[in-house]
Amino acid sequence: MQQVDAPRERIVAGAAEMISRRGLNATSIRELSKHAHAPLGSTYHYFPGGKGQLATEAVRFAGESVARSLRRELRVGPREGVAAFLALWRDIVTGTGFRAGCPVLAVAVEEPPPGDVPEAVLAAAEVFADWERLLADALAAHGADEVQAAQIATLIVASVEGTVAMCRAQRDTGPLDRVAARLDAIIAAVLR
Amino acid sequence: MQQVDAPRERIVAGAAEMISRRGLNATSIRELSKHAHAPLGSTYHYFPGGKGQLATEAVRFAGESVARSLRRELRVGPREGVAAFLALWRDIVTGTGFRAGCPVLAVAVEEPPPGDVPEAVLAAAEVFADWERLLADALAAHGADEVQAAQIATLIVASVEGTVAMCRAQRDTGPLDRVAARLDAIIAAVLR
DNA sequence: GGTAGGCTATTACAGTCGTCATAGGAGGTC
DNA sequence: GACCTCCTATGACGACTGTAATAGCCTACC
Repeated sequence: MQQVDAPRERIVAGAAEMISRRGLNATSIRELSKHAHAPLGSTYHYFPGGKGQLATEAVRFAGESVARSLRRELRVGPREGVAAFLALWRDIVTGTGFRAGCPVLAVAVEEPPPGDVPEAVLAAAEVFADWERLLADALAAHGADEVQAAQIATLIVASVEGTVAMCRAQRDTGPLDRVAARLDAIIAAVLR
Repeated sequence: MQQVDAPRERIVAGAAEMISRRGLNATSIRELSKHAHAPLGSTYHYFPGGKGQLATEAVRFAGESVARSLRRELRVGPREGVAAFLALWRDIVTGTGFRAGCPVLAVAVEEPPPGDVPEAVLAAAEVFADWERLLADALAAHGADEVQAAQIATLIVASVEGTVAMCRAQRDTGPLDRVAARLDAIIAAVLR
């Protein structure tokens, strides 16, 4: 068992990728099935919750995969961890010819239907909070005071998300480079 | 002439608003016409370029309206200008119950069809660059060195865009507050 | 061999989309 | 009054959407 390309995982990963490129609303289940080489029928079989469930799982999938890399790289130090965080996004943006961004941001940016908040948006909120916590803990563990650590962690996540979008629009990594330089200086100044 | 609610302007403003809520792809011309109290026929009359033209003009409209406020507030000083910039977005987010964000970001986050870059994305790039320039100039004029000014200007725009999306997902202004505090400290430290 | 159950293929549904064409009306100018 | 130009109304088109139901296959166990 546990074969690498279990269709279910392939579909979720494909959903994350497609959402990161075209946004949630432009990602249709039909095209997604084609892109993941899965039949439309089985997509609804694996995700009876429909598009909402698919979006939720895609957000969590992408969030956890970034968090894993963040946890690993933060162990060598906050500055190195943040540099790796930036590099990760830089690779995504350049590796796709400025076509892909962050799927978590993509679902965060669609209006909830009046009344309730869709599950996928809640998942996006959790992912952002998770990344912030990882960063804040690493900063605090290296001598930053708690309040500043939390502020800087939010600043890092927010500026990375924004920068990725700016790079896509401008088709240039200049924004990412400038933000990387400044964030590193900010972190260095606050560590003991 | 020059009546305030010229239908054309109403449509553009409505497009900016709808895009800032639901994203570009989920904004249909039919619903937009209804929302702007304009007939579908006249929407195509005023914007023969179709949805692309509408998106482009909406991005430029929103970009210029933010730039105007930024120019005004930056005249009293960089710290005050940035505080007003943050406050502006804060009002948008809270005033809409966390439903609206930035229309410029929203169009920047949709994959261009293979081959060419749609005009609206180019407009988004220009708007971002415009905001950056305004901020960088103000910082440099108050004693920041040129390179740092450019880096910080990008950091401000990027973190604001990201923070707005985070606030929407988390349905809380905490991220905006933390980023505002940290940005102010960063700017204060770099001014002469 | 037989049978049950998880997966796939196909088709249908009711909507909405962007876009266009065409016909109507309102207003001003000769 | 006639005319011409700008705006509006209506309806049609083909394509696409999310979702569901149905019928078939294929594999694993008894």
